[in-house]
Amino acid sequence: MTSAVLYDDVSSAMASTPPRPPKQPLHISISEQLKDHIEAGQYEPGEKLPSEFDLGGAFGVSRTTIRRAIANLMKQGLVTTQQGKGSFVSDRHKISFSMANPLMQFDIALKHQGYVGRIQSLRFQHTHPPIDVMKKLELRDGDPPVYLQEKIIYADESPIAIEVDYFPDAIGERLSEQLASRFTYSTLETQGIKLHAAKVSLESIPASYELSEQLLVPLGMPLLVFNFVAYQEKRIPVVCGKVLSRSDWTCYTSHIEI
Amino acid sequence: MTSAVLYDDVSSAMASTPPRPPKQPLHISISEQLKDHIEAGQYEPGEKLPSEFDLGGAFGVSRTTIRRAIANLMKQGLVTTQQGKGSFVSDRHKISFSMANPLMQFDIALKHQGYVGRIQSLRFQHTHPPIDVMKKLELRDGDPPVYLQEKIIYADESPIAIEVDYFPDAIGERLSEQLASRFTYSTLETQGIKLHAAKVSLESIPASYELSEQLLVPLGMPLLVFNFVAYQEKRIPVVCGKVLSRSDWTCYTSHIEI
DNA sequence: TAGTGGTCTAGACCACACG
DNA sequence: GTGTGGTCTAGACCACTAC
Repeated sequence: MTSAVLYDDVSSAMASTPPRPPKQPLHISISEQLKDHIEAGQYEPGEKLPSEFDLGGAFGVSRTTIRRAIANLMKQGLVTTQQGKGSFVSDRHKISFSMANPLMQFDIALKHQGYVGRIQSLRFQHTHPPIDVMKKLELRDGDPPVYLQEKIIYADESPIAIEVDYFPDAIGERLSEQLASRFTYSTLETQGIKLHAAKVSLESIPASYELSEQLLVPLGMPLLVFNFVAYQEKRIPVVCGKVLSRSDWTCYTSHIEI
Repeated sequence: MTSAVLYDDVSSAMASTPPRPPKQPLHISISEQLKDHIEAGQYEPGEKLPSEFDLGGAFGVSRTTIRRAIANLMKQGLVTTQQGKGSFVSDRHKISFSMANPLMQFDIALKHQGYVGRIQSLRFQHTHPPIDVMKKLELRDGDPPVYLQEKIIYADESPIAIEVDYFPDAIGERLSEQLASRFTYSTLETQGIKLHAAKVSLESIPASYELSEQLLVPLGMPLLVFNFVAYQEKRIPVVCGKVLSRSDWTCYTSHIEI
């Protein structure tokens, strides 16, 4: 009884939204109301929401249900939470990368858009690649192993992407020193390796637990996956790999002539 | 005590994975163990997991914690749940679309990959567009309103994408009949409108509540967003809009010559 | 009818941030 | 220490599926 009255009071006090169909679960109804408030600008980007305890009181529901509503908003990228501090409305504008320059002058694009780009090498190994990489680099069973490099790309101290590259033996050998600290494209450039063509694809996946820890995002947050194989002249593969980037920070653009 | 013993017993019985660092929350530890089992093929795609009750017993935790672990797997797109039936390991391979044909012969790509493509019109309106659309179509304040069309794209009865298109007044008028039932590209083609260039961008967003209901995905599931402006000769904008597609069904590919 | 997942409650304890 | 979010429990009731 009391809670029903409270709920009605609050819902009219908090929002002038029309009542939603009652078939919706409570946590959805609440997260949608909060979403409306956020999008109406009643909470500014960066602003703190009321505490879970207070929201529970305001909506007349248990803290568990409020937590679920806030989890809904997190899944949609609308809020973030910080233990001991509170829940905050998300902000942020996207950095765009051109698909036309594959292997991509990430560093240049970052600088142009006002960020300091930096990479941190996670692994650099001489190993036997999985079959799909063998195929992309056009290698045969007897060929020597490839160089694998894995690194994190930072924009202003925020990790925004993980890049995994595979280089054929001959090329990786020449680059091993530079690859550890420089962006892939600029490394190739200083070695006089010019790219002539590329096959690329873009998809999106939810962050696994491991990726969510490396990129500091919630489990399941969308990541953009940029897959590429780059060729030098005569269609010789130079490098293949993928860039997994935070979708809240990045997008890819292209101009097409038909 | 008891639960700790049970947990150890089960974890050695269920998995031979090395013990994970104890700082991890229980629900993460459990979902990661289940993930390992799934990826090791101990549960086939489509196979049913044990019930939440049984898993709770097996791991020695409450049903709530098991539900949270399963929610983690859902966020990662690894399992789906069906009320009254159970939890099932996900399957599925992706349909790829070429970025080179913007506005894109979705229907042709679908047919080539063995699916029956179909669209369902949600809206067709003559309205005043938001400013970003005005800009993309190069319209001025005094210009007549545009045609807005919104539709769902199906592959074999599964909704895989939502397309939102804006057409300039002159063009929308000619197309209104066909647009309701046909794919955009094929409609333009039959009207003799040839596309000469396009600006496109790709990003990814988590599904909002509304989108999650339209595309039958869980809240927050990654969606690919393909934004486009297409031009006919003389750089005249013909249409702009976006395609929001299920990332578990779709990816975009392109060949690039540098 | 029995089994399953979906929602919600009430309450406990922990870990972190801030004054 | 107080307040905040993070984790976990035990148990209730509902809605859907299958037999």
